[in-house]
Amino acid sequence: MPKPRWLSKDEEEVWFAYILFSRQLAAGMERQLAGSGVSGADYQMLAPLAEAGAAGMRPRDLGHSAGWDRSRLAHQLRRMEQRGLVTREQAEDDARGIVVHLTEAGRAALRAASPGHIEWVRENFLELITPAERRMLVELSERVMAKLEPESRPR
Amino acid sequence: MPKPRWLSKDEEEVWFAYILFSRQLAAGMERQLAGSGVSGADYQMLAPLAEAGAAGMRPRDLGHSAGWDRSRLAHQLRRMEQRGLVTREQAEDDARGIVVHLTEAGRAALRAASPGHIEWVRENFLELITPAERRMLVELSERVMAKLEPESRPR
DNA sequence: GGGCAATTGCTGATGTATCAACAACTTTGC
DNA sequence: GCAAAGTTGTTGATACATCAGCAATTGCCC
Repeated sequence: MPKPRWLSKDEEEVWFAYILFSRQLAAGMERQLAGSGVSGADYQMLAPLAEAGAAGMRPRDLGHSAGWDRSRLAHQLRRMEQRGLVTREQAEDDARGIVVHLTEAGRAALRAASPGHIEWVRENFLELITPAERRMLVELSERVMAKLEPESRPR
Repeated sequence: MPKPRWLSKDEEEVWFAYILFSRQLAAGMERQLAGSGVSGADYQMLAPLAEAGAAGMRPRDLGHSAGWDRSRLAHQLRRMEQRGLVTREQAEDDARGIVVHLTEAGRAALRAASPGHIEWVRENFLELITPAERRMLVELSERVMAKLEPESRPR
């Protein structure tokens, strides 16, 4: 740890614990999903698309729901289209836009991945934290994000 | 969200709140560091190397301190060597191994990035959580990681 | 001391994430 | 109507992360 006014022992403990925790939890989730043939990124596309049903979704709205910017979305959707999970069609009412639909394979991929994913979330997160901790986490998230928010919204 | 026994409202709230929170905090940290010309990955290499001083470090030990596998390390160190932040030399006592040293530019990069990074961590994390929350976070991290650990250690 | 397993580090392929720049279209304001 | 400004989506470059596989060396064990 470098020189200029580094963190105290206590501060360091919390920060390092949190960093390690958040990375390992994310990695664990990614690994579990990968076992079902989808990535976390895939899942974030598949889930809202399945809810949207036959109407499909505009990338813009997918972007809002996932908190992604347009570029990330375009790359992700291109890869998913190549794998046959989604289709992209010209939007009727806006010549700039497209509409994304799930294919049957996309729906199948989500059906295959969901139960295991949900089970994993319960087992490795929800069931390990007390109601008091749940409340704390929600409040904490709001507090921290309120401070971050200004610069952290996708453009 | 999909059909098979999805999460309850309460569960969903905690999980989504946590996911959003952890991603935005990580993104915010990354953005702050990027403003100083280093990435989070760079920082994780630079900080322990600075502590090691003239002795340098073996990639194996860097890997342990960062929790990375050998491959990720090799790629990262290659990029950092190309940018002139570190050097790689043959280890004296082990013909398989190498020793990584900070260059003067590497030390300068860390000096330039540290104060802002530490300040950011205080401002956007440490100062926003109460002592009780700190304790909870540390305990919660241990509990969750104890369950994850088996499969989540680098090979 | 000879063979075999483990350690150490690298590479190439693929997927993921961000940035800057662009093209096409729509909206707004006059 | 029309020019300026904003929206929507794409691309290419670069960095980051993971996986599988390789090569060299070391250490172990008989």
